Parts: sequence; C-alpha cells; structure tokens
Amino acid sequence: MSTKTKILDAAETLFADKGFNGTSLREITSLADVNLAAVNYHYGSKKELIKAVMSRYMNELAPKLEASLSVVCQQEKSPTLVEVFSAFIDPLLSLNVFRENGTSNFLQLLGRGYTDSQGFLRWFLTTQYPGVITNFVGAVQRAYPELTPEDIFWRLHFTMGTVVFTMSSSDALMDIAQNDFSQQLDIGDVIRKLIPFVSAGVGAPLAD
Amino acid sequence: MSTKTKILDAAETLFADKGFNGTSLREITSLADVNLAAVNYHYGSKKELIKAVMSRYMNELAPKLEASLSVVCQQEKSPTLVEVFSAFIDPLLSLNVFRENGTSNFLQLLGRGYTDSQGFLRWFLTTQYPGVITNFVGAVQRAYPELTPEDIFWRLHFTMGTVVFTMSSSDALMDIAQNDFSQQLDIGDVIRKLIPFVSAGVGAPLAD
DNA sequence: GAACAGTTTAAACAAGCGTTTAAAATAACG
DNA sequence: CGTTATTTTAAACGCTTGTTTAAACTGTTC
Repeated sequence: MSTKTKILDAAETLFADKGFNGTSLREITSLADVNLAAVNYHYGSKKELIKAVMSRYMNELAPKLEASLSVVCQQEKSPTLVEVFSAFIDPLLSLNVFRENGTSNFLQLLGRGYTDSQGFLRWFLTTQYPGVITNFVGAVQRAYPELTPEDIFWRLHFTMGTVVFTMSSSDALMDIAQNDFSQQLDIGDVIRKLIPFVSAGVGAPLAD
Repeated sequence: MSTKTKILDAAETLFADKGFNGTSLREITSLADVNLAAVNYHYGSKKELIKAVMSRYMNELAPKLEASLSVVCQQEKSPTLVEVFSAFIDPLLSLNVFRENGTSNFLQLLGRGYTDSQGFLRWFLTTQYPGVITNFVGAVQRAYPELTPEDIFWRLHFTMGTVVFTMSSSDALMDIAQNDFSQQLDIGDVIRKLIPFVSAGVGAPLAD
C-alpha cells in the first residue's frame, strides 16, 4: 500500500476517535508507520489532509445518496418521512463495504468536523456537495408540504445534530447498552433506531 | 471582582465559543486581565478549571431541574412528553438571570464537553448529578409507559444529541436564519422550536 | 512597625505541535 | 550504466502549550 493511502487510513481512524484537533501528525505517521514529513510532502498541510479524508468518503457517498433520494423524491405518490430517512440507510451502510468500519467512521468524522473546527466543515459540505442537500430538502418538502422553509431548516439541523452527535459517541453508547441491557448492537442497528426518532421529530405538529 | 471569578467568567466565555481543547490558559488569563499563573494557583490545573466552570452552572441548575421535573412526575394524571420537556424551559432560561448569556453558554458548554474530552463530561454529569437523570427518566416513563428502558436510554441520548449539538452551533444557526429568512430569534425561541421535535422523537411509535 | 499568610508577578521550564530543510535512498527512463 | 525525478529520512525550526519557580507585593494581626 502506498505511503499516501497509509497516511489517509491512519488519519481517518484517529480523527474519528479523537477529533481533528486532538490528533497530532506524529500520532498519524506513527500509526501509519511512515515518516513524519510524509504528511506535508504528500498533502501539503494538516488541513488538506483533513479535507482529503472527508473527500474520500463524500465522493463515494454523494452519488449514491443523491440517487437514493431522487428515487424517493420522484415516485408518484408522496413519500413518508420514514421513507425519506430510510433512503439513507443503504448508502450509509455501503460505506462498510468501501472501508472497514466505514459507516461509523464517516459519521463520527462528520460529527467531529461540525464541532471541532468552527464551521469549516459545514462550509465544505454545503459548497462542495449541494446536490445532496437539495435532494434531501425536496424529499422532505414532498413528505410534509405544510412545513415552511424555515421550519425545514431548523428541523434538518436538529436531525443533523441527533445523528452526528449520536455517531460521534456511538462506540461509548454501544458499550453502555451492552453493559446495562446486554444489547449487542452494530452501527446499522443504531441507524435503524434513529430513523423513527428523527422522522417523528421532523414530522412533529407545528407549534403555534 | 476577585481574580478567581474573573478567571471563571473568562474561561466560560471562551470554552463555550472555542471548546476546551481550543482555548489556551493564556487566552483566558488575557481576557480576564490576570496573570497566567493565577489559574494554576487558584484552580490547580486546567482540568479542574473546566470542572469549576461546569459545576457553577450545574449547582445552579440541578435543584431547579429536579424540582420542575418532580412536579411533572408527581401530578395525578400522566404528563405528555411535551409537558416533560417543557419542564426544562424555565430552569434553563433562569440561567440568563444567573449570568449574562447563561442559557446559551451552559448548553454550548454541555455540547463541547460531550465531544471534546472523550466522555469525561458524561462521567462527570452522571456521577455528580444522578438525581436529574433519575427524575427525567421517571417522567418520560410515566408519559410513555410502553417504552422499554433500552428505548428510553437510546432516545434520551438522541435528545441529548439534538440539544447539545444545536446549542453548540446555535450562534451560527441563528445567523443563517437571520440572513436567509430574516428570522430574529433568541435562545428561548430555539428551545421552543426544539421541544416539539424531541417530544415527537421520544414519542415515536416503536419499530418492530 | 514587625511578622506573617495570602496573593500576584515575570520568567523560565519541559514537552508537544505543524512545518521546513537538506541530504540520503529509491525509482524511472534514455 | 548513468542521469534525472521522485520519495523517504533524520534533524531541526519556531511556536504554543500547561505548569512550576522564586521573588515581589498586599493585607491582616499581634
């Protein structure tokens, strides 16, 4: 395996686990078993390495997500919100084929990026992958036409919060569930628990 | 004002804005206009300072929250989930009397603590303030008796995620809402938007 | 006013950070 | 083979981090 991908793989694991700020280049190059200077040689800077880690996933996920959402969006009868959110399941779980622990790594990274770096990742996603968001908002609009754009905005951010926060601490939560309830769950189970929650949340009756 | 509280106030502001890892002691003492060594003299270490910042809020909030929840819990007829979550509003907003921007600062700190420091804050809260959690779980149980303890566990963590994530980026979100929809909102408005979302989420029908 | 505890101060500490350098090793190509 | 081009390496760079030190200062008490 090339030095460049060894760095990317190690960075992904550590970033997901300890955050971007919490991971040093020395930890990354040590885990990847390459020289420290290799990061700056191949990627230029730590910030570019972060972008590369995220891009590898987004380039894999974005087309599948857009396709899956546009199917829901273009079917004749309006979708339910559960159907809209369920459209995420297969694309997300397919990341586990793409890379080991891909699904949970990606979702954890998403959570890290939102809180670690003061909105940098929000900018990155909304500007680099607007198609996903457009399709998503369109699907929600068809499922619940009474929602105003303002309410959709807020509720989608609530949803984002639920998902990325849960995922950024999913390992700890699964451990607790294992200890307290002897529940043996994987990341797919957690996603399937999330769907009814966020669907009901987005579909909640409007406040006066 | 004493050096000790000047440090605490400055630390609170910066921690809420940039996270615990993202804030240096030099930034804190510079904003507080005290000597760098004062932090270690008065608090011993940065970690103890973080605890002190959180404790000041929790000691103010915990009794009010327990009281408010136990009222909901002990009324004759079972509460609705909206009632349960609405029990948070007054105690949370009272933090604005306690300290300027107290509500949003506290909720942002909560969010930071969950993602910044690898579960340290989760341990801190669950061990130091178990009464709040017990009352909360009890209230939810009365409102929705069909929920199993496992489902309550998961859905309360989803709720936690929604709230702390929203709050840790609430300033950015309110800016966007202001720009895109000319919505002029304060932290209380955001909380009132959250209540229907999380209530419906926790109250969602159980998956098979 | 001397003695004392409590507090503040400037300076330094060791350790870790991201990044850069220039030489050594390897690969690619005519 | 000899000559480029590419990649790897060890070492150092300048900077920031949390923490410690010892001297200076402040305020209280006998």
